Formats: sequence, structure tokens, C-alpha cells
Amino acid sequence: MSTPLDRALVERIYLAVEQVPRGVVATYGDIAAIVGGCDARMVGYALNEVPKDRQDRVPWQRIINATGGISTRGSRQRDILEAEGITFDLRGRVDLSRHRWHGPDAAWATAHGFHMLPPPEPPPEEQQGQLRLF
DNA sequence: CAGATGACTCCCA
DNA sequence: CTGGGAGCCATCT
Repeated sequence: MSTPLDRALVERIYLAVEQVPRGVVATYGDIAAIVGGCDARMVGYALNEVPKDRQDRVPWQRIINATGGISTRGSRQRDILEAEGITFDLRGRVDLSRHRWHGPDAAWATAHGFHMLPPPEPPPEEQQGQLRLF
């Protein structure tokens, strides 16, 4: 059923989600890390409760799970993302290394007390010496 | 009060 | 890849 969470936290989650620009996606965990004080699951619960009158302002569709897949049911979320330019592979997953949001603007994050997203993990050592394409 | 349930994620078999 | 369990929170039965 519905899950009305702590309003203050929900508002911060929405505010963080609003920073995600068109054309990229973020994971529930990314938003939780930026907001702080909550986990990926909280973000999912909060987004499930986005009021109708705010759905066009809060880009809930840009938040996907850690595997790059869609957690919502139906095809609506995917349809919207594809319309925004996000591509899905044959398994229906987004290539996070390519479409993942880099995080909020540093100045904005500081001003609102949000955290920055940790830098992306470097590729495995084994590939470092072999895949030098440039 | 216990159990079920969601737009999660990680870990292990 | 599939499946189960733990950890997480609030609300509803």
C-alpha cells in the first residue's frame, strides 16, 4: 500500500531527484547517498508516493535500480526514458557507465547540505593493461 | 503486537 | 542467471 514517509526526508529526496537532468539516470542508491540519512529502499518508497501534481516536476522516471534495470511495473518508465534518449540493451537494462548521472552541482550540494556522489570505480586491474584503446 | 508489503541492494549458493 | 536471506523504514491488516 501507500508509504507516506517522513515529509522532510521525502522533500529532500524529491529535491535531489529534481537535480537529475534529462538524458541521464541515477540509481536509488545514488539518490540516497546524496540525500543522506536514508537508503535506496527509502528512495523507492518516497518516489512511489510522488503526488500527481508533482510528477511532471520530479523526474521519478530517471531513477532506476543498481543493475540498470527498471523496478516499476509496466513499460511506462522505460518508454519515457527512451523518449529522453536513454537506450536499453537486449536485457532491458541501461548502461550505467554511459548514462549515469555524475551527481549534483558542487555549489548546489553545499548550499543545500547534500552530499556529492562518490567517483566511479576504476576498471579492474586486469583490464587496465590490455584495453588501452587510445 | 506480529506479519505482510513496497519503485532496493548486497551477498552467497 | 535464479533464488533466498539480511538489513532497511513506515503503514496497513
